[in-house]
Amino acid sequence: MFAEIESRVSAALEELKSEGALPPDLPTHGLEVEVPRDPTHGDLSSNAAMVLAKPARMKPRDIAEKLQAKLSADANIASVSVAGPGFLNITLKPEFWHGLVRAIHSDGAGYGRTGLGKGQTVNIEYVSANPTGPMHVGHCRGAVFGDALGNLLAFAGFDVTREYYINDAGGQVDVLARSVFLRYREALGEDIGEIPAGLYPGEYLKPVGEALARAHGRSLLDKPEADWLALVRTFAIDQIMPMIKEDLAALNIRHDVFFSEAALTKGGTDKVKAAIDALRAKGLIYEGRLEKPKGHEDEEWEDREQTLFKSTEFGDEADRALMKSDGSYTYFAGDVAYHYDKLQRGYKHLVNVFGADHIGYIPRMLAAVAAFTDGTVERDAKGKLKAWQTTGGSADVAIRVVNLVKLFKNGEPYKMSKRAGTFVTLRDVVDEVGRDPVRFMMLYRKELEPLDFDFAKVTEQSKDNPVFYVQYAHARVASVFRNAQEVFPELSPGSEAVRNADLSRLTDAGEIDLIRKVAAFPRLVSGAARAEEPHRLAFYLYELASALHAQWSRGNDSPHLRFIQADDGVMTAARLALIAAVQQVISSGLSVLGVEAPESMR
RNA sequence: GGUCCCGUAGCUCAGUUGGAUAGAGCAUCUGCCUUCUAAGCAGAGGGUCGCAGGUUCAAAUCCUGCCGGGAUCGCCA
Repeated sequence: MFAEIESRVSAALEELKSEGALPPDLPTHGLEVEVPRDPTHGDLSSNAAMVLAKPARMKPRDIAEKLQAKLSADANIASVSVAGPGFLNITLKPEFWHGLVRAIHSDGAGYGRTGLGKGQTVNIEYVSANPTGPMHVGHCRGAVFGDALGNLLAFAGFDVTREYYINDAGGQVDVLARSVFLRYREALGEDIGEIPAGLYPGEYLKPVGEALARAHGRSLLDKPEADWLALVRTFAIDQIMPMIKEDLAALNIRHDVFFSEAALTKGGTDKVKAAIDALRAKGLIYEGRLEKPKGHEDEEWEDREQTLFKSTEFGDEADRALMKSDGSYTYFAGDVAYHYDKLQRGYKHLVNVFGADHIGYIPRMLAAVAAFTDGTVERDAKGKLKAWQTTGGSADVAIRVVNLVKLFKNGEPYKMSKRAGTFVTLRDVVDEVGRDPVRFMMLYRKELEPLDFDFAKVTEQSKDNPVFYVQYAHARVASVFRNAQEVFPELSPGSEAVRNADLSRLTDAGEIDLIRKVAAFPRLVSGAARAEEPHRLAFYLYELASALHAQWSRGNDSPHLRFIQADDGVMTAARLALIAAVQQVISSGLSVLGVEAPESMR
């Protein structure tokens, strides 16, 4: 729709140039055709005249008037006016809008799929929680965000792979193994007393210990830790990952690939070493010392020479360690190798979803990817990071940060503690509140904004969640169809009678407004996908639902505006075609957000 | 102290990447259910867009400097 009118505007400019009304070499970039905020400014408006005024050395209004004359002749344009400092306000003919409804019907679920991504491969990594226990509320946001972003990019035409990086190699999984071993002894009848500090006390490890007992009997009991640690570690992770996957499934979240950190150095291969060697070949690895960090005391600081990655080459504030003092790899080293692997798998674009507590980790991650891809990390003159992404390389990475979820209970800040048993699991929340409300709530906010999550409030007042408002709009359309068919049996959803309705009957301002809103959908999808901001879609759906509810309600005061006109099948068909288009957009939008679009709210 | 985020209505937040008179929900107030689902609709009040400069036809949006809140700061993950 926009493309059509935009090209008409630039065609008009070219005509003016060739007629000598404008300088022939006038640059025409920076022109925009957009939907004005205020509907009294027409359906579309353009800033063309104001942008061109200076280079053309003409008054904006003079240019605007010339354009106005050209555009008024267009078949789709009803009128053009010049307003304010030189805005060109375009009002389209009703026929244009009617054609758009028909286009939505013929595109069906494909309406809004913009093809922006052109099939380009994207790898999006999200959740990546430690496999040491069930997911808690804090994990929800990144999980839902990543999942919805994946859907959005796929809808916009990218070839998306969703990935979970299992942190199964660090010290925390040893702690897990020891905790499970304790539960194993318990399962075999031993009184283990209180769980010692430093181990995971959660009840969820009991069945894991019991399973271990079933699998190995008493055979591990008397062995030293060195003999059972690796075995129990693997066993525990194999037990816990299904728990995590189940938690994710409860939120309708899935991944295509689960990538194990431990597997990087398993079975004779050492992908971490390979990645480090690749960096070494670029001269970015050296043995050296780091300065003690300022600002806070660290008793355990020990000055030593170590293997370092020159992330300062890419503007990071310090070089980063790759080996721990015990000779094992740091978490960062593993992550570098993991990203090297993703790049080798051929992805052109990587997306990482981080929590705000990992913000300090961003510069080194960007540095690593920029190093591998010969890309750059753009910074301004003062060395300030311009964006959380690399540019210009053979591939790039963008890091999306979701802010923390602050927990409250009845308005009071709520501290989660595994030990005190005040641990709120993801499953608790989903069971209490429901999958759709949780998802929508997490997405109905810009991801970088902190999110207050009052557990009690959300449970009690889940009906206030905007998700129901949007779903209700979808259900309402279904309901209108059910009622309409009692009078006009042929007007079923998707029927020929609806698809071929005489849309010229749609003349009410509210009806045209609804079409305007659904017309904005493809552009909104592109914008949200480009910015990687799924929340825009959530807000858009809310507005669209609002417009539908408003139109429905006008029928209360003005019966002739009701969708169903029992004595006028032609009008009813036209209006059903309209609201079916609205329903289609809501359905597509909700499916991108991973929220169900119900046929009924009862 | 360094780095990074955030300051928009009483509260929680949008603001189409620089557009016209800054929007929505909640809360407060006023109306609307014998009428296609009231999980809804219509309306009212409520603003120095943290402050001060700058850039230009145009700034909540970009730049600079302050002020306030938060996150984070060698080998944890």
